[in-house]
Amino acid sequence: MLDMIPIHQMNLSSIDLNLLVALEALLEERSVTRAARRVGLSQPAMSNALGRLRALLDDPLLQRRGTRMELTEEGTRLTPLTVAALAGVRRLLAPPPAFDPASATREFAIGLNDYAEALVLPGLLENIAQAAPRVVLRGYRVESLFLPPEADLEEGRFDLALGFYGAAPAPHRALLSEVLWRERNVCVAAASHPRLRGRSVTREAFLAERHAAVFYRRGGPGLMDSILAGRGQTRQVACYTTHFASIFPVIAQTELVAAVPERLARIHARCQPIRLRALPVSFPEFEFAMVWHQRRHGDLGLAWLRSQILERARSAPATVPASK
DNA sequence: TCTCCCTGTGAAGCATGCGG
DNA sequence: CCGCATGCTTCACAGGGAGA
Repeated sequence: MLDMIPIHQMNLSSIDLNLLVALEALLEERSVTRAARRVGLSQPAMSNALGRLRALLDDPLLQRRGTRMELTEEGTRLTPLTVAALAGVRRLLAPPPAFDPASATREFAIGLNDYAEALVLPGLLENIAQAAPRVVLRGYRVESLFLPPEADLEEGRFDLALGFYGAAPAPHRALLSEVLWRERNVCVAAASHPRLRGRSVTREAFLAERHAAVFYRRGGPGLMDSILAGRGQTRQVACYTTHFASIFPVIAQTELVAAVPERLARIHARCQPIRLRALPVSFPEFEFAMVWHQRRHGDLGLAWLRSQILERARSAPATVPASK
């Protein structure tokens, strides 16, 4: 029985939570009758609960003084602790508070690359400025274009990550994802490039040029080089940059060419003297997706942020036809 | 299905204070 | 001092859930 078990050795699974509710009522009402009325028990039932609590806690808790019941020293000590503990339980069991964008003051940590920054942030920030003026987005650079930052999502450093992660990152079962759009690479070169003048470029001409490429990892061949090598082809890369953003001025001011995501190239073509052409080598399309940890799926604030990203993605013009 | 245990209810008993 | 009111405890019994 519980009354034989020292409190510090107590197994919580053997304790009826309702007993704590009775304890709270008894300590606050200082009357078995009023406590019973408050909790919805009969007076003898509450008296019985008090008896069990006395045995459990090894203290009378309430002592009769004439017509009144007075708290013992232990009862006085337990009152705020019991109230606080039950408040915690009530918070635990209460439905999560709704997320109100208009009044929310919250910061979202997003892992992303500069492709995602350029394509997602402007429209998303426009939405946030109108609907959630006190919400802050904090972007963190990710280490890979194609592998979601699982550890950062798992350990809560990122609320969300954006990248070419595809629909269902198979090795990352704890992650959930939603594809925002499909993306393909195009060939970009300076508008004044001396050798690339027509509306299209042949594979031979493309491979004969010197290239600039974005490379996130350190060392080893890039994805394009690996694919070309698999077909017995090569290209000469003169420059690897660490960001997509820096490759466009390089292309505009040199005779280098590059294979870059079409959506990003179209944005930069508005302000850089560069020209887009269809990529003359077969290269896979990528699914640009947002990824989050399944543990955070019930986070209403995060769900709101995802809905805003999805809304902007759906309303963005589709510049890339569906893959064949 | 049966048994045991826990917890609830109702009734009775007991303790205490108050007023006549 | 006695009767009454109030409130707590104890007892008997019933109902429900868990385990064999």
